[in-house]
Amino acid sequence: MACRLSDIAQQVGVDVSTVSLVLNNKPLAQTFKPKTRQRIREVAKELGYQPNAAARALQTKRTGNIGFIISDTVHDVWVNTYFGKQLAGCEQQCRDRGYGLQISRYNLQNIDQFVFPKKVGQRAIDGLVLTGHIASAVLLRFAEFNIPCVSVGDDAEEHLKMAMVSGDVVSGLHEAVTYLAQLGHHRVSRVTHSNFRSQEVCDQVAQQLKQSAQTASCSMTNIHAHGETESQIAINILDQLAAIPAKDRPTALITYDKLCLALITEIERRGLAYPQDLNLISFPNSDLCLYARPALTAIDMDIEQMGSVATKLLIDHLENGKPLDSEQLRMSFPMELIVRDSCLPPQQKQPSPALSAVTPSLGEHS
Amino acid sequence: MACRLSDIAQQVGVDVSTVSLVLNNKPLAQTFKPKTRQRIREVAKELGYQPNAAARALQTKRTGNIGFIISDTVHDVWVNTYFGKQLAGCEQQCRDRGYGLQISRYNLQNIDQFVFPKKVGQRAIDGLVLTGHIASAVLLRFAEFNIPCVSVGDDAEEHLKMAMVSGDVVSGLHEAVTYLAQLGHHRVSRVTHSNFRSQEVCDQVAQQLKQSAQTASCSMTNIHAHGETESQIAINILDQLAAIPAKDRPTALITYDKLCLALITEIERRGLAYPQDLNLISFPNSDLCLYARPALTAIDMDIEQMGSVATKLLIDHLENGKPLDSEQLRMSFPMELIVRDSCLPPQQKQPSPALSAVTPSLGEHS
DNA sequence: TTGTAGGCGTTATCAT
DNA sequence: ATGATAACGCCTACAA
Repeated sequence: MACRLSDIAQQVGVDVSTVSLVLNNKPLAQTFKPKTRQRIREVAKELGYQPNAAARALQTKRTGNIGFIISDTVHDVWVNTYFGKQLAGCEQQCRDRGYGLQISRYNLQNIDQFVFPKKVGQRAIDGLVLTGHIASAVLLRFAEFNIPCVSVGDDAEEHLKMAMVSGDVVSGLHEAVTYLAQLGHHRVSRVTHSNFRSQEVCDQVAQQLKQSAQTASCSMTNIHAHGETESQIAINILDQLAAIPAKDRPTALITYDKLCLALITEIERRGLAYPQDLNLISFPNSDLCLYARPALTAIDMDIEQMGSVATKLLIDHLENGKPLDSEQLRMSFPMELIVRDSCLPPQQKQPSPALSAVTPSLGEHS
Repeated sequence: MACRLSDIAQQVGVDVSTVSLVLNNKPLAQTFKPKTRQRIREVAKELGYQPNAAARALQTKRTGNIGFIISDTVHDVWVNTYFGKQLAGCEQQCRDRGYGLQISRYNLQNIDQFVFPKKVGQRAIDGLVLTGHIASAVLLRFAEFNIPCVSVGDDAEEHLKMAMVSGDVVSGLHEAVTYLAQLGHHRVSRVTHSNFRSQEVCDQVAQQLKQSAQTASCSMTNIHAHGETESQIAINILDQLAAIPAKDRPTALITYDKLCLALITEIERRGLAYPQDLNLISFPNSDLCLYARPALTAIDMDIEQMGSVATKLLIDHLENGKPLDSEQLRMSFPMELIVRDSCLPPQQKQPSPALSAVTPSLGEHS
């Protein structure tokens, strides 16, 4: 089974170099006798020849591997369906193009001596798809290795001169807030789990809202939530909301699918009602939105496609030298609001006083 | 940045081989002058030396990569949290041990010319963690490559002489069925999505039930469900149930988390009540179980741990030659029933006639 | 139309 | 206590 170029050469009765040329479809091979070429191919297939990746990589300085890596600030990475979809798109693209895919996390808890995916330094990887939070310090390290990078999502510490494939978050949120405004909401909040772009995005949305006259009366703010599990985060959020005077309290929340579900559970556990007491919009959309009752209105985007496109960009660069960072390359994918039933006009008479009249119950959320 | 062994050798003023010996902590290096060793290490660190993976692999016939691969009979692999947890465990173990992790799917739709993960044939991988459905024909192909394999889960076509790390499904199900029997249920079904072991498992559980006298009155059967999405599968299942005469109809279902949620949604859409009209147990447990109301009773197992242990087994074999297939190595992880609120004593008087009295509504499940 | 030779960066087996 | 030297399997000028 261990079959080398030389095995084929020997069997056909030619030199290794001949076989190499032919099997790699080099222009030079065109000058060979068609018969030789065919014979070589035959024997190669017969013997089940597969080039030895290491030997080839050593020579060509190309491994045919790309890496998908993610900061371990993201909890539950490989179980998180958001990144799972990105990964799915990436893996598909890799497979289509004949690339191997290495996955890893990197530790940026303490950036100084952060654990770097080994294989990157060892040149076992041709290019990198980055996702999650993108810290500049880390990128710098990657740059030292001179390894092409593309990021999925634009959750970067600062504006970076690198290729990014992301959803048009601002438009997506704007659409959602506009929708809520039309329903009569005046205060909506977004629950964020990132420290990087959240405030900036919020400001941009606010600015866009100002420009669209009909919705000038609705504001968007950020809520920073804490907790290990979604259930805990939900408790924390509702506690935070309860602490806000009713007249200033957001009447609708935008956050991710699982947290929406956890919020609903917690809302009802407190004797409140969803969606009457708190409207929810899931961002991004997912199939879980259908399992809330009433089903969650959501901001939809094609995450898998984003992963795929980012990977395509990377491989295109690798193979055809298409520039990756020359003109701050960014691809923004459109988002679409999918209206389901999680939003109602706010209750004008009694602005959900219930929220505050709650025993602050923590912990026991079996 | 591109720093080789020879660069260090030159700078220190010794030979490459010396450097190699020292940096790899070979016993032979003990004979070197401590001063030389230290100097070499210093310069190596200074220059940021990282061994070239390809060159090393070419020489040692070890790539330091392991592969995690899964049949593409599994829909939505990388988004599926079940496999995500396995992957998480695997990735953690790989990282701890300094291994790279390649992921891929393989196509076994038509086994004859199935698409084989390229990198495996190219010897870019030292060992394989297999998961999903494990078809014998595929294993045979892997065997040709003489590559060590371990599987997570035991969903294999036949009993294979290979290392398998799986949950003790039979005991888990047995515990669940026993619990249901104690509540007064007589017929419980398991919704399966595999064609391999499902019937066998069912039979084994039945046998175990017979042996435990107090539950002899409860039976377990399989339901094979069809559909693309969970919503469709849920519809299909409820249709199947409705077609069964009430007296023979199962009163409790065991299936995976998302399908449970979809079933609840569909049950209520049909004007029925959960859990009154149909009890549910999630297998395996997941955080989604908490978002059903009432929360789903579930069969819990440490899936991440299974992925981790499988990978450990593999790496141990790779490094210490611990046998992998000698005596049909299997590790069975215990399962535990986590009782929440999705099961009630069945309604004796009116054996849910409602289920049949339903307009067979298909399709429109927005 | 094909063969020869050198090198990719390591490791391993000899010598010295 | 260290240095040469030969692989590992493949690619690519250049020579024939």
